[in-house]
Amino acid sequence: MFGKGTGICCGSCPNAWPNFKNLRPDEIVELSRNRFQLSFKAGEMIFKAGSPTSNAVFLSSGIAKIYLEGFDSKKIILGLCKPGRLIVGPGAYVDSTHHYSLVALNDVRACFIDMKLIKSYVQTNPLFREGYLKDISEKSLHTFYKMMSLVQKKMPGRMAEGLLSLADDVFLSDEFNPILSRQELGELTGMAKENIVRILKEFSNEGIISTKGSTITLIDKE
Amino acid sequence: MFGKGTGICCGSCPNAWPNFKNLRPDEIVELSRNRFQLSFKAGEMIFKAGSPTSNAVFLSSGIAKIYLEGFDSKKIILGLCKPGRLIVGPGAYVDSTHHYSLVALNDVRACFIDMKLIKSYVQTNPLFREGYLKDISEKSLHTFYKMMSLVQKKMPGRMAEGLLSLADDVFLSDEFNPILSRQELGELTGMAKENIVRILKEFSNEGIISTKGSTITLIDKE
DNA sequence: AGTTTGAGTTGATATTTATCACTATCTTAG
DNA sequence: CTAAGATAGTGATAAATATCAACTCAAACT
Repeated sequence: MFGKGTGICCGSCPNAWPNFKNLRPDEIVELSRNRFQLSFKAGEMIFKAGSPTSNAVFLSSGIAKIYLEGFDSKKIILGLCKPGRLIVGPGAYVDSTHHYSLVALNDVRACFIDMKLIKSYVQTNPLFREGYLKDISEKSLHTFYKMMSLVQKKMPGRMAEGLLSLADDVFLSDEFNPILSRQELGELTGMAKENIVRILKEFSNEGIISTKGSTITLIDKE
Repeated sequence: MFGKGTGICCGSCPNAWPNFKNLRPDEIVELSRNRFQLSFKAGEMIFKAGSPTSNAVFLSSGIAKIYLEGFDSKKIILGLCKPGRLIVGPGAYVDSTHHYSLVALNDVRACFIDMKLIKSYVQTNPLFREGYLKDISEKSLHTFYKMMSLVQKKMPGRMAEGLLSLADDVFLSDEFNPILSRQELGELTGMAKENIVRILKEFSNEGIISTKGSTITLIDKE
């Protein structure tokens, strides 16, 4: 399923990027007309590191993971994306190339928006520009924090942080099914999958969490 | 030594940020008039994480280190700053607060430029805006790369990378005195100072580097 | 139904890295 | 010039973490 944006207008999309509110009505219409909508199945790549940033991506439904391709094909998951966030990497203003990859975790519907359009609004619309600058700055700060966590905390601390961010930032519930495999949880928290298993069991024994099938419930959020 | 910028105009400063070339003559004059110049001795803090980003900082001479204040007062040195680069953190567009600290490594002369001025040029001058966006985007990419290195490489790899970046990006010579102490080299490469000593000795035994006093010479850059 | 595949799990082991305790060397203020 | 405090260096040890080799189980496939 794909096609030019004929259905809902970006202005009335319930999951639109908040910063789109700063666009003028005519800009919203232009945006809606010049977008492509695509569907992805779980596991499909939405874009790959190294590919050109001709489009900004915007999820209208589903969840995807953003990850860096590391050295010997090891990955670092920077975070999960939900609808409501515009996905443009810093490469857009450097070498017009993506520096991370985006992969659907479940079934995803995504809008592709011509990057030229976004850049032109950054140029011409002061409020949109402020919102854009704030957005990329927040992502930078998030990267700083992530780096500190990965470098300075030990495995239990990183695991706890990962679980808390899944609960508080992604699933908005203390009981959730982390669509991520153990392998992927490892890529998120910087450790081997075997250690994920061990620490999860330890947390469970200590009564910090409980696991039922694949769902995890946070009991004591320290 | 300090005072309003009466001497050299930013437009003729040999170490000016390249993006200042995109300012109009009247903007350059305004910039030059509204800056403060300060001197710092080696070891002095130029600004501290948590302090307000009321000013952008610009080094006119000397070298400084930028570092994140980590969890139990451990630090991560993001990089060294030479003249020619504008120092503004991502906090400027989020919470108007610095998220890293800047400390002089040797004697430093720094210009403080009112952040309101920079932001107004970002608003009104398209070329300057492009340059600014490109600059912060490059810094983001650098952080990505740094994170991958710190998380995925082992100590010898991180050490080698640290030495190469000092040679190629900072001192522009394969023979240099890294103003950094062993402790600081550890903060740069994410390891304990004792391991810096050991790995440096190992590299030296293997003929990869040679050390004479405090200067390091890279022999085999792999 | 039988087979393959891959994720989840477990224990044993090897590697990497931090920490500690100590000595040596250098720097600097008095 | 010298004592005091920092920085550099060394070896031993402990802690953290990765790797390896099984094994289980359920889903997917033929």
